[in-house]
Amino acid sequence: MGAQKKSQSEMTFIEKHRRKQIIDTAIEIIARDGYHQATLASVAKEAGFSKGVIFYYFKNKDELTEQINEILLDELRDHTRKCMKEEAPQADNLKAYVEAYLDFIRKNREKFAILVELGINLNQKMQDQLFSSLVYIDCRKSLAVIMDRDGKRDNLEKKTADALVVVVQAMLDGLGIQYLSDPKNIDLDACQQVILSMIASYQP
Amino acid sequence: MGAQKKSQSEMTFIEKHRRKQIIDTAIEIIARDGYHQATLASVAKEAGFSKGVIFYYFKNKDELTEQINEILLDELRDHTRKCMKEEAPQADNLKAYVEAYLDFIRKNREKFAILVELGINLNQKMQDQLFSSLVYIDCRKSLAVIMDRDGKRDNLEKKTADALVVVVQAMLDGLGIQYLSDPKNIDLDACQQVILSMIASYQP
Amino acid sequence: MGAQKKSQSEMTFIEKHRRKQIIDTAIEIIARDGYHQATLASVAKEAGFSKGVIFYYFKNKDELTEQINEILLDELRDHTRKCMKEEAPQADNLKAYVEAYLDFIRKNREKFAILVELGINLNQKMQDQLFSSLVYIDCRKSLAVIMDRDGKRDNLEKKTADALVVVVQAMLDGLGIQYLSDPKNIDLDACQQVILSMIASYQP
Amino acid sequence: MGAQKKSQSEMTFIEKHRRKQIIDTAIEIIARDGYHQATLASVAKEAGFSKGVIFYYFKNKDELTEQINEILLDELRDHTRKCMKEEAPQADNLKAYVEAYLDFIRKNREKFAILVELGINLNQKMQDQLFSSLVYIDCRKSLAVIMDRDGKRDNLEKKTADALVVVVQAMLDGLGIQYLSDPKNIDLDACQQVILSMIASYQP
DNA sequence: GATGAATGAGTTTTCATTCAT
DNA sequence: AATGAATGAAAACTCATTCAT
Repeated sequence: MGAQKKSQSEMTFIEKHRRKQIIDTAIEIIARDGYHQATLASVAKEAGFSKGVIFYYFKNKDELTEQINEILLDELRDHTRKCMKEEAPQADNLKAYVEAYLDFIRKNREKFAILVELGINLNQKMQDQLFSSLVYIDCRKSLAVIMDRDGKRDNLEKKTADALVVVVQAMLDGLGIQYLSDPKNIDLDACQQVILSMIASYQP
Repeated sequence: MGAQKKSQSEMTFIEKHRRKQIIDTAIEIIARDGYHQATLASVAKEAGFSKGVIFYYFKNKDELTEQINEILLDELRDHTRKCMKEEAPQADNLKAYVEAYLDFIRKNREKFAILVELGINLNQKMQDQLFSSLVYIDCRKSLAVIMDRDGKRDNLEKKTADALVVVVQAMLDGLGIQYLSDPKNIDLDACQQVILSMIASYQP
Repeated sequence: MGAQKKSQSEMTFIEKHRRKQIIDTAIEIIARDGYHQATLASVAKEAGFSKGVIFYYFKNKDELTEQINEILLDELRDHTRKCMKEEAPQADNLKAYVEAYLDFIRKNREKFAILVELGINLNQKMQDQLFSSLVYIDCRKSLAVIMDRDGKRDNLEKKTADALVVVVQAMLDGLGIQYLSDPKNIDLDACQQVILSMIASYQP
Repeated sequence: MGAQKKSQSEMTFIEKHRRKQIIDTAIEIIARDGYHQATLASVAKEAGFSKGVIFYYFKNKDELTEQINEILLDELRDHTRKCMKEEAPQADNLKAYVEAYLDFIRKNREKFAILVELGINLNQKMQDQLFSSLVYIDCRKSLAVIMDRDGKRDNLEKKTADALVVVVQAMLDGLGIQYLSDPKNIDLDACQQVILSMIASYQP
């Protein structure tokens, strides 16, 4: 049975499959038309079944949206994690992270676009709790750990050390957004180069 | 009568006033509720007149949206331009720009938020023409001029020089977005410091 | 403008008229098909305009429902009040009330039916506050006043005096419901006769 | 195979058991949420099996509804019959009936509530055949027999004799409904006392 | 110029019902 | 016998847009 909250392992094969189908189709459509233009009717139609199915597997549009967001966030995290593991130990961790992050954006442009748009939307719905702040706080925490592992923040004032993390994250996201709006004019590799040099040569 | 395209100068005083009223109210509401939650009914009600007026002065919601976007973009441009003029000549132009840009974000958080959201929306509507690419191309052009004035891109390969501009813009926007989602945790001044140091110490 | 709460006097003529139109049509349809079968679409169609109008004048179906209920309750109260005023002073007030109440039921069978059905529905929605208890408490209060004016409860124990009011109200409503389900087999006049005799000859 | 009409005796044990399970669960849910809020999905879930089963044992929701109604009606009849048998012969039969009826309401508040709600609903569905009229006709017939056994209607005009039955039934149902909507404010015992005195002291 | 009123297409959502397995 | 999955019709509700006055 569908819309109940249950762990992955409790789901039947078909349930997992259908959910994935719906989510994947929804992602495609949101990428193409934008979140508000992506109606559940269009998702159902594109996926080839009736509207009812969506409600069989998800409580409502909001739940579907949240799950899409979580999944994409997971994909991004998994991607960076996996990429970083492939690097040699003692290597430049931050470099690996930057490369992994931008690699994700390059390979999953629409997914990154959706993350940006859903971030805005979820934020509006949650007014106070500020959803995306949570996502960002998480992001920055990981980034701080990585930079510390490389000793990139040693000897910095707390204030500056914090800001450095924010700025590195900003470079990645800001670059991602420019890439979204105009991929042909943005040379991701060259930018990555600049970002890495900047971080490397940074002196407070 | 209103909705015909006409130059600023052809508009009567009252016409200009009404348009401003509508646009200002719309901005407030979009800032508060988000673009899709901001209905024309709510704009009219808040502004204190009937829904009809909006259609008298704007062809439809899309036209209103576009004008809001243009106006906010103008405000951002005007703000940086004005700030930079106040700086002494021969001064560090890029520094002035960065400060001005972040100053705008700090003082006009909601307006910056709207620019981000409308950017996404307008892009979706214009599919191919890629609206925000135009905005960004413009932005980067100005930034390039400024950096060149300071000699920041001398001796750089074309590819790197272009990327440098992209990355500087990215730092500003990326920082802005983090600031939007969580102003209390972002120390704009410290970040500005880091950004300026980074640019200053940058070595390709 | 429609759905805002406003006093009768603030409404324009057309607004009052439309609301009345909608409410009257809804009453007809609920009487004919029952509350849950009475869709807003059917109300709009029957009344001869689009669905949108209903939402222009009423926030949602619940608000419409509540207003219908209030109006019918008012009609019932007004009817009894008016009938009783026409009686001579010092007359038998309770008799006048019974006659008036049953007269309302006779003349407004469907309206009484709706009151019963909406009572059940509103009660279910308000779970704890128990809507119809409020209505009944009111009813019984008026009835108590009337009976006291006639001295019908003098010398009775408090417990019995209270119960007497409940029972009189019960006779009227219980009779109404039987009349609803089978008007041809119920001789309202004869029943009224019996009720009045019963009350008159009652001895604790 | 379930849904075919078959006499009680033709049903297997498990079949009877399942039907009872479904009906009992449905009664619980209708009592809690109201008839229209009681979806078959919720019944199935609460009872711990799949929606399909309901359709295996009942043709559709209407049939289930009707059977619930019949069962509750039977329970009410059985209760009064049983109560009355326990009374001594030659005793006051009407008194026993009133006590039994009110005892049922007291002990089965939700069931009585369902009887009232389903009565309304079934009536709406059967438009002309007027379902609940049938129920009431039956009720009144039994009541008439009981009153006659006590000689309560001797010497009355036919018209009055009929009305008396209606009014007694009305007192019971009307009291039940007030008790439903506000049990804490209704003293069933005191009311029963009043009803019995009223009937006893009644003089046409 | 401005307004209130009305529209209707489009969206989410609900649920009884069916059916292959 | 029973289940899970899927359907689709119908409901409430939203909102940009139009238009007579």
